[in-house]
Amino acid sequence: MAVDRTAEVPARVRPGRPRSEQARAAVVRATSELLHEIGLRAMTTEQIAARSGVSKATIYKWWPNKYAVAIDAFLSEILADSPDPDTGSARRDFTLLLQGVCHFYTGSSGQVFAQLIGEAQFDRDVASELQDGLIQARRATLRAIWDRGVARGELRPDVDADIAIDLIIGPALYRLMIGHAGLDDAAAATIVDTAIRGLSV
Amino acid sequence: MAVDRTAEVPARVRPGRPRSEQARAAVVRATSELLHEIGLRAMTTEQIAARSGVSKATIYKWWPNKYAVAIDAFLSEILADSPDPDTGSARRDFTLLLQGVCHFYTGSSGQVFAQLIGEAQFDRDVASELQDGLIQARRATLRAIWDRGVARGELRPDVDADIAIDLIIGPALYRLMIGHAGLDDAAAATIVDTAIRGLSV
Amino acid sequence: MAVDRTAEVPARVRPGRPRSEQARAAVVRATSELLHEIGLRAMTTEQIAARSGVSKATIYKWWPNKYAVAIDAFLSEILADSPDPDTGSARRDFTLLLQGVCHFYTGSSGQVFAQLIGEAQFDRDVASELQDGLIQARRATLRAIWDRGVARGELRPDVDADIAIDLIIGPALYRLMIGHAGLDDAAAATIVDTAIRGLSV
Amino acid sequence: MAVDRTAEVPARVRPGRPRSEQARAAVVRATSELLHEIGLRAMTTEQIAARSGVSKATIYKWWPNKYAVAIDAFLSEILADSPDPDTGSARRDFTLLLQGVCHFYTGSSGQVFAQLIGEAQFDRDVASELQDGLIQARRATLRAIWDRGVARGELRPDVDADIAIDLIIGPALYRLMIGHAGLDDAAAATIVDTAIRGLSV
DNA sequence: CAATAATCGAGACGGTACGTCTTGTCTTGGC
DNA sequence: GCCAAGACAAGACGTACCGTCTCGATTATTG
Repeated sequence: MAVDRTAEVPARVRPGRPRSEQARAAVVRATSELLHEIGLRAMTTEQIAARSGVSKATIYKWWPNKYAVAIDAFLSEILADSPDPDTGSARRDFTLLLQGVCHFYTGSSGQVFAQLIGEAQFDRDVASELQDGLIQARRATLRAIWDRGVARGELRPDVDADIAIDLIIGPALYRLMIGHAGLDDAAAATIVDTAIRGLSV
Repeated sequence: MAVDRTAEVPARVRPGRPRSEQARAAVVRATSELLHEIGLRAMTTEQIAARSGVSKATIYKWWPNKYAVAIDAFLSEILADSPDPDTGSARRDFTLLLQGVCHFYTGSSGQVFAQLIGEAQFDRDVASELQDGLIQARRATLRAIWDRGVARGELRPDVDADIAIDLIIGPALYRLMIGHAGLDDAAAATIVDTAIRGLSV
Repeated sequence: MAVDRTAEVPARVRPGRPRSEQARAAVVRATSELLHEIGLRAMTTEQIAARSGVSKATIYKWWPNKYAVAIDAFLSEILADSPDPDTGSARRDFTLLLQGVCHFYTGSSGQVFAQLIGEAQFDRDVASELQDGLIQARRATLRAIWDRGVARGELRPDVDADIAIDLIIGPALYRLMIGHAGLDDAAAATIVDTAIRGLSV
Repeated sequence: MAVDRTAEVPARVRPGRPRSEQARAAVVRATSELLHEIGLRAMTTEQIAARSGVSKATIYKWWPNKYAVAIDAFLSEILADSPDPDTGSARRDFTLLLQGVCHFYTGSSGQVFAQLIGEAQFDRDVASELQDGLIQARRATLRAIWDRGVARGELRPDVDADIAIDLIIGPALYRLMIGHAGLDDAAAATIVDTAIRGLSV
């Protein structure tokens, strides 16, 4: 999210004082803490500045607003998210992955994620950053599981992959956003089982 | 949503000037317009007051904040939402219902709905109002379709109804909130088909 | 300086909550104190708000910036400034008036006045407010003394009144702004004596 | 105004890269332009740096702040200011000098001068720099005219020289700072005439 | 000719005030 | 008692400028 002015010519040394990595890290760390403690909306830029020891001007220099900082902070703390299990069984892969997602959803970061998705409804930038930074990666993993399952003959080759992925992930996100039902391991397993087996007799 | 102070003693005539129904209606109408024109977040209480000709004090007297007004306005404009088709086929019922939901999602009100769900991530009251005013009604309709299908032997009796409903609705809401794929009639039909038939060969 | 929306129709009662006189007075009082304690430049709007208990928004509603507040506060504390002595002698009148002005200049308010004149060099509004609120009144008093002196035959009728007034007041303001020499009673008397008698033998 | 670290040991050659005279001149020139174009207050250090091509760090190395630079720039452009006319008549000398001062006041540099005097009300350093760099020189010239006039018997030896000078210069500065009346040649002549002849009949 | 020392341009940074905006409460007089 | 008008306190927002700092590059004297 932060502007990366060195991206174009990474090898060339740019003139002037370089950006302080320490300041960047302090901002991200402070933001992470605040997100978990008081949430996205209650968190203010001033609080980030105060807790990180980085001035507001510097924060606004590198991020357009607190939501951009929040996304950076959020993404940096879920780097090792949803690894591809690849057990040899699509059903088991889907189950393990969705259980991981549900753990994430029900944990402290899940609240933050839900709030970011919520904020994305009002802010196109937040939406696209979330897309690029998290959604696509997760869908790619699911896509890999799907393709392997099709190749192994476990899954229907005539089903659109996007529909299949939505059938796995959709119910979980629905429960996260609406909160009408739980998201434990059993629920995750049941969702996968039912999606794979189908609703009809 | 609005506080109803006359509800307790409906027969008894209360002293003083009664609440102006005209004012209530004007507020709701103005809010509806604003929701579609500029969205939930950009809309301010002051704008509602200005457009409706109702003072801010009166608005705050009957609603706790602009989100409560928004929910009232939103619910009042989608009264005849998602009627139970009851065609005799669960698959056809699900398809028709989901297509209706998708029409709603992709229309102007869909944006408002997504924003309300978004706001619900930050405000417990918004969440519960949405639950009571819309989510439960829609789930009840789906539940009726499900129960009839099970009774007719079309659907698996061993599947939890909540899971089944989430499998139908979840993918649609997922697409609404994330926006990575479309929500046309064909997509709705495919979602229902795939959920009913299952992903495995 | 403050916007006076009732000025047009003072008798007519305007709708809505009337402006709080208490808030206005608290702002003016707090500003007066701050002007004397830390000066015009160091004083911040936030400090005025904090000390007066009036919110920043309210201050900005009635005054365009802190300089406008400062002028209001300054003028309100020097209302009974420079009364016309009218002793029957122009020389004595001028001396008494200029001594009063010098007392004012050398006192705590004199610093504030000098700073306002200083600020007027950067802000046309401050300049015109000072003109209207103070300079003109003082010049009018001097003009009255001058006219009486001319009528009594004490002063030269062929001298332009503005030049005469500038010859009395100019040296005092010069000393206030540049600070190269004192402004005690003796200095005031000497300035008047010399201006009246002239420099030539 | 600029810090001169070589002044102590002018003969001794100091090691290291010497100060760039080119940079100094560019800063002064850029500052002069900015003073006339946008004024003392609106001018920022950043603008001086950008226009001169000299870095902010270098500017702050040699001057404590933008006001010090402004005084340097201002003084450097009015070097040949107010030469002593010495015509043999004090009245004529005073008139010529004051007309020169009024030309200066009404010109573009006069605005800058007024702003510097204005700023001096808030900043003791600006005040003393102006004193030393301009005020004293001008008063010295006036003092010379005065002393010659007294020696020639044209002027009253019993009048304090400072009072006399203030009587000549004060009205002009008063008009510059307050702006209530013009400062053309006729006004300058009238001020001198009236001061010399006196106000009384 | 290398080592040393001071300068310079570029630009990031902490601090701080600014003036704006929105929220929800309150205070009038009119109905 | 309800209502329109609108003043008010609280406090977050994003911008601007100040003066300091940290880089690498440059330019002089000294050994």
